[in-house]
Amino acid sequence: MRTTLRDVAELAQVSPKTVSNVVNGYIHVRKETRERVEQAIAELNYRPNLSARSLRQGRTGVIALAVPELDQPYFAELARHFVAAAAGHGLTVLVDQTEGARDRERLVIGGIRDQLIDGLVLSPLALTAADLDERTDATPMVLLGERIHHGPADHVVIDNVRAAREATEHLISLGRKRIGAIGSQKVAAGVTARLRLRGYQQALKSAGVSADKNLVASATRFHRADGAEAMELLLAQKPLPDAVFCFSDLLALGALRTLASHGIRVPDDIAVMGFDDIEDGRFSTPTLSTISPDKEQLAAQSIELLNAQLNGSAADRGPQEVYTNYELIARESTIGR
Amino acid sequence: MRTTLRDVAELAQVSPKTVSNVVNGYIHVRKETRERVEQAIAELNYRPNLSARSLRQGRTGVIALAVPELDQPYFAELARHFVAAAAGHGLTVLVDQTEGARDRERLVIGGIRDQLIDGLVLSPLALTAADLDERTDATPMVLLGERIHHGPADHVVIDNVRAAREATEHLISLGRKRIGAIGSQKVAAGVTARLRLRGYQQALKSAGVSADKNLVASATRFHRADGAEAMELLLAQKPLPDAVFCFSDLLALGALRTLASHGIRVPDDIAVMGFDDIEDGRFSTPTLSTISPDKEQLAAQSIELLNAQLNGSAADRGPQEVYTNYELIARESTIGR
DNA sequence: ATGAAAGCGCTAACAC
DNA sequence: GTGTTAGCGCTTTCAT
Repeated sequence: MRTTLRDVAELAQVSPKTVSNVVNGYIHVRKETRERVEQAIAELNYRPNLSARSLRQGRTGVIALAVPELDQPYFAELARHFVAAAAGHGLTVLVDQTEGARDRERLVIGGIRDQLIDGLVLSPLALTAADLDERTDATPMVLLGERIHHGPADHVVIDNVRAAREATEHLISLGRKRIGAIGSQKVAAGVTARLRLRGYQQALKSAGVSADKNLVASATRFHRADGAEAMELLLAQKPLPDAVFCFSDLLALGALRTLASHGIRVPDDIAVMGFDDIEDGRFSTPTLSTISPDKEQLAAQSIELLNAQLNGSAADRGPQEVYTNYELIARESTIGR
Repeated sequence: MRTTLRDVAELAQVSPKTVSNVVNGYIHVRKETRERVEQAIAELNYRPNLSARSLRQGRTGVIALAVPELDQPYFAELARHFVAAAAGHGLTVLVDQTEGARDRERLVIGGIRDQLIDGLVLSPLALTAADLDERTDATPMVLLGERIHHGPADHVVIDNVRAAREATEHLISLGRKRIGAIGSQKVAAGVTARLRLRGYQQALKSAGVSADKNLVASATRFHRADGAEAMELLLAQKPLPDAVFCFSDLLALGALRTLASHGIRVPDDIAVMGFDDIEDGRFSTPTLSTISPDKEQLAAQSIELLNAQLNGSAADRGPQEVYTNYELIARESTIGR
């Protein structure tokens, strides 16, 4: 048998309530009593039963972070900041992987872990507005990335259109004239891709740079392999592009790989721009220019929003939309060295 | 108020027990009754309270995975396999980050999350044998990586000495004569580093290749930046090494970066070998030769061991030590293309 | 096949 | 400053 609060109380010759007070750091306990209780706790190696506490308090102190794939560096880095930020609020993070599959994302918002978690942060990939409207579960939730619909859900977003425009303008400012893009997605789920594409197109248009549809390559996912493939396609175009904006760093790293295989020099022949600022890009050859979202801020903002909902201070506040900062970081893949 | 099992029972005109039976898939429920209950559940949007269930059953269905840093690709990839493997056993994974700090690792094995988790898988970096001996917490635990001591803890390991020897032999087989190493660690915690160093030394010795102590560079951590720095040091040696075995892929990727900065060709001038087979290495320029542990198997084995402990089938079995498979993968950084 | 009663370990509310 | 009582929502045991 595990030792319970009752056992401690008996050994310390006090009531269970007093033990509870000590465990929870309640102020008004006589020093003498406290010490006696603490000694009993140590002696019995007592640990509070968190299930019982949760049952009583109605909160578990656990929040879920649901991402498509934990081993995509962007999400791994995000998860790292989340776990740290949550710890700062006395919360523990439980991780779900959705694989970017709509049914798994629906399960997550539907409350599959309900009653185990106090709140949920989800980075959706395939979820639709209808899925959100159908949601009946009342667990506090914060969505990462693009606002999918205008229902009552808090969002933490980055201004993808503007960031993509700036990325493209950076390439234009280097004198590039045939600028390709990698990462467009036709599927309904590709909200982020569409916004980044829009930013890219806006930049070309306002700079008067011609937009060649053949220079826009799609990518099923945002992985290295997709970037490598897409780059192969762009290399089949004549004349060749002299710059490429990739909608994620992984895509860009894949593209760099293809360029290296073909002996094409970066940035001399083709400049490459990424998005996400994952650590890989800081050590690739060449190092990767990118848009760097403030991931720490993103995690902190999400936890803040969640906490507001948990504390009820979100009551008549309406759904929030919070923007995360980002900056453009120019490295070798665009400006050389 | 959240709807409870009792509410469902009332609506369906049955006892709480019957609802519980339905929820838990108990066989002997009349079809008619079951349907009535299921309808009530749907109508009230009922979700069982997992805290209450856990309290009653004494199990939570949650296991913790504690790794140094979630954003190190090796651990991220591991975490991915863990979450997937655990889901296959109906378990949810909660992630802790230790930062490789001894006090945090001690907290983890000391039961900081005790009573919230049924079991724990820890990848220790700084933990000592004494820390393990002092452990009083009885939560089932599996340790990843080197066996730290001979106390009663299950381990899942890979044969680091042998793997490192094979890695070095691979370089020797390519005719390399001045073979360096990056990643040695003097600190007590560097068990893994010491074993890989031993394998490296064994290989040199049995092949009759001279071992130059100046060609062994240490690394505080196993990150890209450490690898980049260490490579700088090796490049100060005369004559230059013609191959380097890095104790992790991240170290190797950092080393590649330094070599690229110096215009040194890989593998022509210097061949580079890594360890871990993280995805980055499959897309770096050049692609990275490495030792590839079977991470999926590793995750599966860990969950197996944990499950055995959870089910008590581990009772009089003694501490287990399970070896995970690995293979050597030769890519461009050693054999060119 | 279903129900009644008890209790898992804790803390909120209140009494003293 | 400390004790008493009650009950969170569920499952287990035993009865029918």
